[in-house]
Amino acid sequence: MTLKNQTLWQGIASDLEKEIVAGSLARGSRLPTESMLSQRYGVNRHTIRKALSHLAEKSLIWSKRGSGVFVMQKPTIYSMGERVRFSQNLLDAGRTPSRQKLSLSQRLATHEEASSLQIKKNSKVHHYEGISFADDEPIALFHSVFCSKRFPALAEYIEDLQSVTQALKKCGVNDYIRASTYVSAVAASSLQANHLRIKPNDPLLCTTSLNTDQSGIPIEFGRTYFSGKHVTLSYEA
Amino acid sequence: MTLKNQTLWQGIASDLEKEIVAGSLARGSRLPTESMLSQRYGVNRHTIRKALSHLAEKSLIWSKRGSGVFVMQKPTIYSMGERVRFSQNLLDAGRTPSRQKLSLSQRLATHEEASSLQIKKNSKVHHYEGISFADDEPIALFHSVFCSKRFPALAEYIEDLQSVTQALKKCGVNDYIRASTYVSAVAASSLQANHLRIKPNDPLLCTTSLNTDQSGIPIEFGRTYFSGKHVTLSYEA
DNA sequence: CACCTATATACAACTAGACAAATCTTATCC
DNA sequence: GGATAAGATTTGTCTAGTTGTATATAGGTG
Repeated sequence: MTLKNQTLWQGIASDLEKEIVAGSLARGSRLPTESMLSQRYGVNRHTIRKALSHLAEKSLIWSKRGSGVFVMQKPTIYSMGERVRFSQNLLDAGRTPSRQKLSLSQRLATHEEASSLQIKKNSKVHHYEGISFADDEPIALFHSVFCSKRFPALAEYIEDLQSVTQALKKCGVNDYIRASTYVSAVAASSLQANHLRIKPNDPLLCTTSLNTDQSGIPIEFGRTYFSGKHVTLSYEA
Repeated sequence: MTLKNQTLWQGIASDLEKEIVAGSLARGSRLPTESMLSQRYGVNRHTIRKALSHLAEKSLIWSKRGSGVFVMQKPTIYSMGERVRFSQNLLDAGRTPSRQKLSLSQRLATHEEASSLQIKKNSKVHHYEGISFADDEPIALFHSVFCSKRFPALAEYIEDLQSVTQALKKCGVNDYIRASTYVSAVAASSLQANHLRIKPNDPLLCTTSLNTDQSGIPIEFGRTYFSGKHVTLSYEA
């Protein structure tokens, strides 16, 4: 329930997003008009439009001039709890986790990554990619990005420690929080299938997640593809 | 009134305060813009802002980004007891009550709501959300839920009558009783602050309450966030 | 030195109002 | 019934003005 310091449009965007996820705004249905929303939230229409355009970038809604704004048809989205830790989750389940690095490099952030991390377009990011194992069985492929400017030495720490959490600690981030998680189902590509030792087109759980520090500033943005055969995600309020 | 050794901003603050108290700046009216004030007093805009922020701390004014600075009304006392009736409370206190609907919709009950209302999980509920005013000054944000199955037509009644008490009467509930109230203090989110014309992180009184009918069956479950600056809750036997 | 006062500048966030473009609604005519 | 035209809604775009925040500079005071 505790909302962090954020701008009005961000608060409105996340509020509307919650309504969409909760189903109070059904898929395919029309949102209230911008004027009505600006009344409901007590802000100017432009502020509503900023929030809406943010949701549109995330492909949650689409708008049609003269007609209205509509909730997009999308695979089911589940909201997940705070403090998601891969290793912790597996330890809780009594299994031994490990990771294998596939690549660790720097590159320019994509549009999606930049907006999620709230950094400028074309900023440099660390790109970390690898495989997660449980009891030496590959269960997930992950890749995530971190702002290079904020964490200049992160790559070396990850290289040394083989743990994102530990590396972030060395960068001064003692705790981070799962700000948002989206889950969808996709089919495995042949490359993914090869890594996960499953067949192409087998179902994968694709989670797109954003971790922030305690003040709500984005730290890590990434996607993880879990082998549907091996993993069930759980969440609690 | 002899003027002591005081800084520029103190002099400006007390000058403006006099205008407010004297009534030449009426309650609810807008002050000149900061730029105009800085010209009038021949000082930098920041000096004006320091004076204004001092008046804001004393709850004499409130400001809205992009809009202006306004003179505030007086604080309210809200009494809590066995029968809590918003309108009657304020009328008793000599204030003019009003409400503004923010949203009125149906959705699935949360776990907390279902267990409080003693209905099944995933039951549908009416969700009513709005602002309470005293003399056109927002004093509280409220949202509450009612069992849709028990009160199918409640939403329309609320829409028409703009009163929960009256709407419930039309549904056959002539009287209801405050079964429990929990009060805590929380910090205002940016959205809440915007509605209540206060600043983010200003304190709110959060009351979680359950109303039942005379036989003790739950009817309404909701939360109300009172602006700490505008309201004092009073408990009397 | 640290701290307060005050100035100066720049930018971000939000409001306000106006208008255009696309769409929906409704009345009217045949 | 169906097509058309007029009017109201609704989103898209633009310009301007206001408050909020951050940074840098300088002088005075304890």
